Amino acid sequence: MQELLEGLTEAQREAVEHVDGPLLIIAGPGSGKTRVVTHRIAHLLARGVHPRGIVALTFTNKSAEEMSRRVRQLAPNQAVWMGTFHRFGAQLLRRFAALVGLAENYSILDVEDSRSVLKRAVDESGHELLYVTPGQIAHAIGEAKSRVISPDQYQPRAGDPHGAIVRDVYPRYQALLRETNAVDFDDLLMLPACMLRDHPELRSQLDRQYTHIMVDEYQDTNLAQYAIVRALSCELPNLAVTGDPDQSIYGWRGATINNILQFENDYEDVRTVKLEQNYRSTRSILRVADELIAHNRYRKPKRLLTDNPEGSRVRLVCYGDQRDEARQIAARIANDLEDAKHRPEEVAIFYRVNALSRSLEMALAAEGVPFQIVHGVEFYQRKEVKDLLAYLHLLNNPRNDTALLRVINSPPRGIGERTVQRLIDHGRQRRLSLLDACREAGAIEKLKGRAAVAVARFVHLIDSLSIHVHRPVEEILGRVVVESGYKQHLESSTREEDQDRIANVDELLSAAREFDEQHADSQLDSFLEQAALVNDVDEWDSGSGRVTLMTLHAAKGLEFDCVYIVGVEQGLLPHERSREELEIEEERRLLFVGITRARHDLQLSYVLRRATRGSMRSVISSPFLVELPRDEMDVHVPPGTYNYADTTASCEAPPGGDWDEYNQLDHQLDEVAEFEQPARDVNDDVPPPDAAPATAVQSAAEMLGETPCAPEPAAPPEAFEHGMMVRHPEYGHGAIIALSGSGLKRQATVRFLGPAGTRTFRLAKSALQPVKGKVR
DNA sequence: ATTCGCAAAGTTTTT
DNA sequence: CTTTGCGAAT
Repeated sequence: MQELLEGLTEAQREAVEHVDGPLLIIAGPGSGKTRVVTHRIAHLLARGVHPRGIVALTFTNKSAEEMSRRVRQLAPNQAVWMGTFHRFGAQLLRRFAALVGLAENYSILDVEDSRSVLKRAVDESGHELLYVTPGQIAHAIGEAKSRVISPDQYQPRAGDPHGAIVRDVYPRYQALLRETNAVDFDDLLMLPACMLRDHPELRSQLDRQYTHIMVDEYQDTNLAQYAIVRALSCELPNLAVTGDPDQSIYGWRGATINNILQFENDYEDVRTVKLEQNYRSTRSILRVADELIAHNRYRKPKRLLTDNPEGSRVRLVCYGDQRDEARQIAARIANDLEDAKHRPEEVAIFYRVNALSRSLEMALAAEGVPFQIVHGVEFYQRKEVKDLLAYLHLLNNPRNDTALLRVINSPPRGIGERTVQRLIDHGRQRRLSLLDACREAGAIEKLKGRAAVAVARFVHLIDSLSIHVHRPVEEILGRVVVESGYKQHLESSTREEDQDRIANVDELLSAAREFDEQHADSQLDSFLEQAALVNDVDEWDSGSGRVTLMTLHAAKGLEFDCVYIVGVEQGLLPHERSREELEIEEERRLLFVGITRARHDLQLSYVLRRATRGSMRSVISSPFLVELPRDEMDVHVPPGTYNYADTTASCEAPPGGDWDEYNQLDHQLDEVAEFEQPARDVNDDVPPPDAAPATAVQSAAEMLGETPCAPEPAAPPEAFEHGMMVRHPEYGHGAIIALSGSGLKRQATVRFLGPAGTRTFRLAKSALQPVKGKVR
């Protein structure tokens, strides 16, 4: 037990040794929080606490995995439950589904499917959505759920223009979910919270079962999460929460910073431990972070302390436009990698919105810098993957109408819109699930001949697949792929994108195989649960030898030697949709989170003009930049624009006012942009950016000053990696933006620098060549 | 029933 | 500039 305490500071040790009673750990960035939490779990185990009594709730699967890995090192063979709140909720729900009107094989709908259920609910309600989008309704319902307000309790707020509609739609939506034995993401928190509230004996039983509960990132929990934790720590309030109010960045999702601010009032005899010492970042980085966050008014003052060295100055750089920004950052990174100043996996670029990644991708590819993007159109969102998962959902939960609607005619089997509508009508009349309605297709008045036969065959397909639902997931999925005709449909297609899809199907199959291997008692429902709850950051690979691109939100909890934060501009950071003071403060925290991810090197940048929606617009730098200690920083800003944020922050968009002054400012910017190529100061050995406009570029090879060369012998498919720079004899240079499949079927999607755009190749057959090192 | 083409619209962050 | 949605043609 002693070795668990070795090398810990007094504060850390106090937290680790705490066993019973409520514990609040205020952990600033880089304060060794994960270490404290994992050591505390090991300590609890060493003190004889039963592993099954311990639950550690985290924000992402990734951090749960990391925590789990580290606990295993300290205390091997002790199975402590660690996972996200949503997963915890999902499993509680599975155990006690009947209490909230569900069956244990319920389905978890993703955002897209939830939306389609919502649309049906809106249709049924008879409301015409004139002044409100489905998205706004969805948001209102989500907000209610995050506050544990069930449909019958819902009361619109005074003056809420959409309140009346939401009041009608929400119950219908929830009823549809229940009828189809399905839940949305928010239900994974709300329903367990309701369950615990409405069933005291169950609450008490679980309260005793989970003797020691730990919650990470407590500043980002919402009311539903609060209710769950609260319910499980009444009789045994052995609850330890960790968090940092300054890193609360999910207010928009219903998280309430009050949970952590009020913790000491919520529980009796709270022990509070503050971890303020920072072991991560240099002094110069921490001073920047410190000064920034000090501008938040709704905050308890807190300093960042460190014994770390001063380090190099934080850079603040202004570029002409986002292309300059991307190219020069990429060039700088390429140089640093070449000089072995950093390893690629220790470099990250953060941005406020995903849309900003594109120019960076291109520039990094052009420099031959390997990278990975933690981003959007993920695997599980693709049509073919969703289709196949929908088959599995339907097999697992035959009442899942949403899944049925997805697959009933994909691949096409002659069941059209009208037929589907008749099935829906029939099902509604007889209060049947759609699958059961399909079973009666022959008896439906208007369904005769072809359509009825097609429906009957579909029912037969599902029934024959159903026989195998208890087999390993890979086998079930394999049958689906073949017997549904999905595979054949793709293979007979001549379209290029369908070739990609085949590769994705293969990848899903291997994911299923992997799941089977990891889970001895492999269950279809837990596979589907996992598929529903994985996210972008989970896919992120920290040891990949690649530079990381991600949003500031995704960066929470991570750290890198070298960090670039781009687009630090008015309207982007703070985002234009954040207008109220509290929202602005959240944006400031977001930048704070980004800054404190960096260990040694940090650069913030903005541009003078940015192309948004096709056209160039002048940009105002972020007002946050004014709050930084710029005299301690390495500032590379063209003369005249230095104080731009100071002078114009108050006069954005003159409302019917002084256009002359406004245009003048704009003009000033033009001059400055031409006058200076600011990054030359930053990076003397980088040549000035290519003066030729992009439209003049004939081919990637030409742009890179090379003549296209003859095909070389093919490289083995395994030699290719995501983010890798490649060359094609016909299309020139490009970056691999997606990989799928394996062996002879391994495919790469390449985004070319020239006019060739994005193309996909079968690696075994293509003439693609990896490009080593930097492209000159 | 499917496919193709054009037009319009839209851009925060995510479990 | 990109993606989504709808409408017309086959």
